[in-house]
Amino acid sequence: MEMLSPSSEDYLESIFLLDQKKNVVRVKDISAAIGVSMPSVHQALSLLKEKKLVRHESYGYVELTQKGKNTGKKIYNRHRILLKFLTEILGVPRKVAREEACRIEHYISESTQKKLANYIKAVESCPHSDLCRME
Amino acid sequence: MEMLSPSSEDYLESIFLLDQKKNVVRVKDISAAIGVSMPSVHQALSLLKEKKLVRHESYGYVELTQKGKNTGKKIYNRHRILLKFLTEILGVPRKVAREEACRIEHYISESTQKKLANYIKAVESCPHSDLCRME
DNA sequence: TAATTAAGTTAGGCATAACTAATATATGGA
DNA sequence: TCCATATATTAGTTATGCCTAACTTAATTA
Repeated sequence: MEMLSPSSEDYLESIFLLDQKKNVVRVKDISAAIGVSMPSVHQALSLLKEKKLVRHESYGYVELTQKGKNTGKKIYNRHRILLKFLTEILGVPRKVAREEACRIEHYISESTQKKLANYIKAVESCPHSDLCRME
Repeated sequence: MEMLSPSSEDYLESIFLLDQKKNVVRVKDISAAIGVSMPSVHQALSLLKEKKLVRHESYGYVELTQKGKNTGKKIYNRHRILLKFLTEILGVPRKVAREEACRIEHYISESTQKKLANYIKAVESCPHSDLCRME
């Protein structure tokens, strides 16, 4: 399991999400989703290609390999857990929470992610959680 | 209130902590604390100097301005709150928690930081918190 | 089907933040 | 006091990740 830079993780996550929404994913879609230029996407894709996370022929569509799908899903899960924590437990407004989740998601370990997920589950099923929650 | 890069925040925080532990702070101390070369520290200091956060004459000690102290303290508080959450609420091992707090601390907003602090306080004073906590 | 437009690629440049090697300054011990 | 060593600085390099401008390919439509 090689390390991906925060930037690469963002690209992969974005491709993963686009792949679920659309039939085909293009450089332009990624560029629009992340808010960077097409050349930047292009450059990022060559990195992801090297790591066998995406397939991409010149002037063609962008496709995830199985490995890319797995990794993309993992990154997205991290995002979702953080988002859930920020919105549902801390009460951070959705928009802010999304932004912060995007930035933080690159920096938490798998084990901490699991602990956070378990914690959220526990709070959700705790009969007293409402009594003890502020905000 | 200008924006500091994650890297600049690390330097400032480190100087803030060294300043509390030692009489004087030197380039070498910062270098050792952060684990980068002295030229890197030097370069970082010139940025912090530009922003009026530190004073530093050639071959002299490094000193925080009042503004630097305030900002450094703010950054360190962010760190402490995250660390507390990770260790006391999630049960992340101290060593891992420290590392993760260092990385995450650059990416949470002041408002989220406050919400997190309040949440921790609420959990601490909640009589049922233990019942509902896992792990 | 040829021309226009949209999409993608290549080339080159800039900023940040790290590094090593070389040089300069300061300081403590002989 | 002078030299050796510790500390600091300067210069130059590297890697990442973004950008714009210019060019190429593909697709659409007149």
